[in-house]
Amino acid sequence: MRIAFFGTPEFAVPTLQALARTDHTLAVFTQPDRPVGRKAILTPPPVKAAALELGLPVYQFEKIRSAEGCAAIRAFGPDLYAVVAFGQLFSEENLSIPPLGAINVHGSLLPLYRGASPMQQSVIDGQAVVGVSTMQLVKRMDAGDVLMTAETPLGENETYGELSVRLAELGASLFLKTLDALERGDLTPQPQDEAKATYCRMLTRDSGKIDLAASRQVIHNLIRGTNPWPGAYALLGEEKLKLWRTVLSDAEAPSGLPVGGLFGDARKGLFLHCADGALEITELQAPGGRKLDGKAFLRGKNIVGSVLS
RNA sequence: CGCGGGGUAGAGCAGUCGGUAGCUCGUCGGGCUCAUAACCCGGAGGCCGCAGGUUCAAGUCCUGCCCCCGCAA
Repeated sequence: MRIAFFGTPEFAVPTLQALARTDHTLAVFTQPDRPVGRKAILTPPPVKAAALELGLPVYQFEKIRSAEGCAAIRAFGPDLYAVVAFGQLFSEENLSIPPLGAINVHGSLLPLYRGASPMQQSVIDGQAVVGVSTMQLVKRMDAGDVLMTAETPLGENETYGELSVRLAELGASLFLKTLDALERGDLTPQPQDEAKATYCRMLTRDSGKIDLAASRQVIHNLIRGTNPWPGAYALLGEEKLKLWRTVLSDAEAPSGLPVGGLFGDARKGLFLHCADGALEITELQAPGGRKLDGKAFLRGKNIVGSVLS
């Protein structure tokens, strides 16, 4: 069958690669190259890079809803859409083109975490079990009937970045299974339970601001849920101190140290005194500096005794 | 040419007004100890990012280049 693949970031790549190993005919639609990084170098999205490597035709549109976008899709004549983290909304016209409809891979167990940051929010909320879903793409964001789901436990210290890699792979295999079932006519779409739906917005830089009065588990979850972007931080005086990785610790803070205070040493490590215990800070970063583990950080800059805010 | 910080022992940092480099950890050797990641003594380890320039003298001042990072996108 002819499948039009829509996707943009790293998360979408495994599904594209998995599809490329099947005997379906593919065309890849992705976002235009964007300026990236400090020097704003024009960079192709990961899906484009992967597609070119696979020798697949690539189409880039600022708006897939445009007349040109629709025309390009029609020219390819897809039977089905495969949509993974595309980053653009489809129009009714877009969705009316493929006779078999559009299947979307989403990084959560729907109807939970509809929206832009399902994996980040799942980690920030400290979910024990996370997963991916395939669903029929409809106009309303992430509200289509669910086709299949796959679950996986979330590691205690797993970051959003790490989870994203795992769920991308899980999503790829789930998509193939879903496609398989579709071809066998063995797919039973399940309407979502609207009452149970939850939503998440795209994270911003401010999403990483740590509330030091919160419990250590909440702080820990925020830190790993915002790693690698946008990163969680607290203020050390005037400076933003980014905390990249923490581990729940039994270490006891010296008496008299207020909540938010730092303790430890270059041998034992760096610890944050929280309202209900301690977190070992295993990776952090000062402005202008690179990411360092807690011990290395203390060798150069002794911030023990300081209090974050 | 968006703004800014930085490249100095294996690691992380300091180095004031130019006068041939210092700290913490690690490492090696020795000591103490029932013992130790603790403590004491001693040692090794630096082309101070690269290339030029100014100077009696440059890690330190000037110019160019390379690389890393924060903010903003």
